[in-house]
Amino acid sequence: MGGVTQTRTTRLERGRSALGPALELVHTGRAPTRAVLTNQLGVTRATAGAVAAELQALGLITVDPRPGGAGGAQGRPSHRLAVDPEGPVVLAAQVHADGFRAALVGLGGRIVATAPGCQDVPADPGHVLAAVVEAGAGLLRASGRRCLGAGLAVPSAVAEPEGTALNPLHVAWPAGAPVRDIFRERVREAGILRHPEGGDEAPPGAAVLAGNDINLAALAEHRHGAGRGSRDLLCVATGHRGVGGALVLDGRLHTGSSGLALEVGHVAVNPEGRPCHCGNRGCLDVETDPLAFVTAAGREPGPEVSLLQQSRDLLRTEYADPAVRDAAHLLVDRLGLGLAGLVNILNPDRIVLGGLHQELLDADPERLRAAVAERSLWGRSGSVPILPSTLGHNSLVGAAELAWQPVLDDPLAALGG
Amino acid sequence: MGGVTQTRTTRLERGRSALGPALELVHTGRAPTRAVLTNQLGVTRATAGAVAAELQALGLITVDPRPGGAGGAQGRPSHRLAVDPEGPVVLAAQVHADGFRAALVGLGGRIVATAPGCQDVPADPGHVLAAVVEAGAGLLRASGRRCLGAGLAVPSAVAEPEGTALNPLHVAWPAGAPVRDIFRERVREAGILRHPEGGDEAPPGAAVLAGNDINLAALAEHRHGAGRGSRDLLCVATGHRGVGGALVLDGRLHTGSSGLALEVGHVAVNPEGRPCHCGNRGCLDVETDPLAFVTAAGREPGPEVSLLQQSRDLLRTEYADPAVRDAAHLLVDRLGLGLAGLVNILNPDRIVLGGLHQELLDADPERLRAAVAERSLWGRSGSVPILPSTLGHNSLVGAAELAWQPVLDDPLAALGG
DNA sequence: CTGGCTTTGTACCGGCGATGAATAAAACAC
DNA sequence: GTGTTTTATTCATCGCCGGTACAAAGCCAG
Repeated sequence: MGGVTQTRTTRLERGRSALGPALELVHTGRAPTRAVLTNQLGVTRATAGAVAAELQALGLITVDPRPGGAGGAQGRPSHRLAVDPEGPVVLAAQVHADGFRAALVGLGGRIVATAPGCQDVPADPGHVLAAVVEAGAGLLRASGRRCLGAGLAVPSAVAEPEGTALNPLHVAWPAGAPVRDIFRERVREAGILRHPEGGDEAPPGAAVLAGNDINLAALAEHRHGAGRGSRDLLCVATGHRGVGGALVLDGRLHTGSSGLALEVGHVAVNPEGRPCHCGNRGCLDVETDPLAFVTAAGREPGPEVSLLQQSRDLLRTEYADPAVRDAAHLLVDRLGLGLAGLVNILNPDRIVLGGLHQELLDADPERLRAAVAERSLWGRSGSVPILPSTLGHNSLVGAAELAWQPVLDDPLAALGG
Repeated sequence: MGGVTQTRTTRLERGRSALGPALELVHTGRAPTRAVLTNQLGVTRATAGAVAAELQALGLITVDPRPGGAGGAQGRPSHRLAVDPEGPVVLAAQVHADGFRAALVGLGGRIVATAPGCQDVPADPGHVLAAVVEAGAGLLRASGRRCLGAGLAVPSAVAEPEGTALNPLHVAWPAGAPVRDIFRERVREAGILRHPEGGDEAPPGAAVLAGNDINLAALAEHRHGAGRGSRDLLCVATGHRGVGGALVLDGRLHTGSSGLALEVGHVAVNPEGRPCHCGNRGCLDVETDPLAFVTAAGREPGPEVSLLQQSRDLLRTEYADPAVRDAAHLLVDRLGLGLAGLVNILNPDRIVLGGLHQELLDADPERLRAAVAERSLWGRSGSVPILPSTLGHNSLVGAAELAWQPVLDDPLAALGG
């Protein structure tokens, strides 16, 4: 009678102390020393030092007392903080039109090991994901690393919170396949997340998640690539067919209320354009993808899985051909119109382009920037930096980011068990 | 010698304890009792009780021991938590095509006093803002309340962080007028923020800010109106001319990297439409505003400042006229197309419409919902709730929210001085 | 080479807010 | 009335963080 302690509160589990933010700063390379960590966190040196010591004790970062490079500094040299290259990893997996890929990725976005596994993708997601996870398990056995989570990138919008692939592109999966749960089940079966020493089950905080490949590429570019430091990053990219987009706000992926945001393919850019399966005509999706480019250049389109490569080759080796150049100009203008519309709606502080769009930007940066500036309402928008993506395998690194997130949010909970 | 204390850290000033979140919960009506406050904050009852006591001591909320209404409850009845109706206020000001308005607004979005001040808006923003502030100062003298900040709503995009009005609509201001600084200067001159007892200067934390009227209306709808509880709220509304939009993410206004986001007026909805000043044709801006409606209904448009009222009258009293109904259908379909495009990009969990769009929704809710569902890619998006706004003077309330924000973030700092 | 100067890393204490348990209070059910 | 349930309040305690002092490690001037 009396003390019923407390009705269970819906605890927010806000990450204990500044451990998480500190790890994120080191993870993204924004805190090379304890001193800047102190400034970035807004805490005292004492606290920053304690936090760094704890992260080191957890085996996540290293502290190198060697004076760090920039010799011109006054005062006592800083010790170098870095991600521990021998630390734990996560499993990153990607399924795309050409096959699949698995990798182990450490903190800092460093790819530790990869297994290509290029094969045709069968119609049953269960088989592919089993194969991917098996490849990852092999990598893990070979490396002896501890694995803290797993992330999967798929060429489809992923509905949240269900984790289902709504419109798998060019992999013959059924729409609505529960890829997240299938992936999770395969990972559980493989026992990847089991703590190596203790024979325990998977740690409770470990994440096994799935996301759209372009969303994840954007996340990777934000953390480790051309989007570093952006607070409001828009990414637009093509695969072989279609156009995808992603938005990273304040360091977090903006997936909308149900994971379906940034379906940017259906912004209208050409009133007389080709009909699109969405019902309109002249959508970004059908006007600026590799098929549109190859066609506009008057070439015979090859097989679908090679359209991106064919477009690349055209741009890089036959740009002197007027037909190719005109086609590039046409696509650049239409892409510029689409991006301008997105700028008017989202007002990003940076735009990063991937796939064919990246190639088009490289081919004629000024034309694209001018097109965006001209069609976006504000003169200021003309100064939105438009950059090519800088990471290879960025979807893979992004899938790893997904799996790292719980660790970055609360390292103690994710490791301590 | 020796201890140099600490190099000045860029302190994050994260709000002391859970005081701010607690006040926000009471402010938005989501915490009617200490018990739900406990749950919402995820703290213990002890903490929630202490926090409530402190807010009461600060004169911001009241605690009413009277058992609160819902008689069916088990156990000891809760005390009612409410915003203190005698508490401090902020000055809210709005300038629009028809004139200006000033009001005192308390916590909870309650308008305490208003001064209409309907007159023509002179071309010099300094004069209007002086008049608005003078009206507000009169209200303050009459009420004897303490004023904690001031917010201004203007019919223009406001660039951040400059606080300049980039495209004032239908008030003859120069583009780029520094309205925020002018407003701030007038408020300072009027001595509104001076603490009544102490003859001190304005408290350092007090906010004097300006924002776009539709953005602020969206903020008000989110906190106190049809957008309550939404995590991803899209608002679209018309004035007399043109279309504006706003997005509220996780309770914060998303203004983009430089305050220019959600310029939704230039989404294309009619390839053969009227030319728009943006260079395209058939933009939402010129296809779904009151002028477009009056014209489509075959009526002679009246003076610009009465177009919205003229449209309202047509819809409400002459909807039986086939010309009016057809015009409404046409605009609904185009609005639906535009909203569908925004849904594909933003994936909101709710849409709130204002101005003429609200009237169009009221006139034929099912047609608009169907149009959005049909044109947005995902079946799920068809279930996006589309609601009319529920607040009168919502821009004014939103301007007040702007001024309340520092108090909600850290009540102690904002009041204690 | 020696003694300031500057910046970085560490030890210690104290404050403050939150937790957790126990107790009191106020209704409803029987 | 008595027991049950839910809510409010008091109190001891814990842990994170801030502030201070001090030690360490390189430049620079003489």
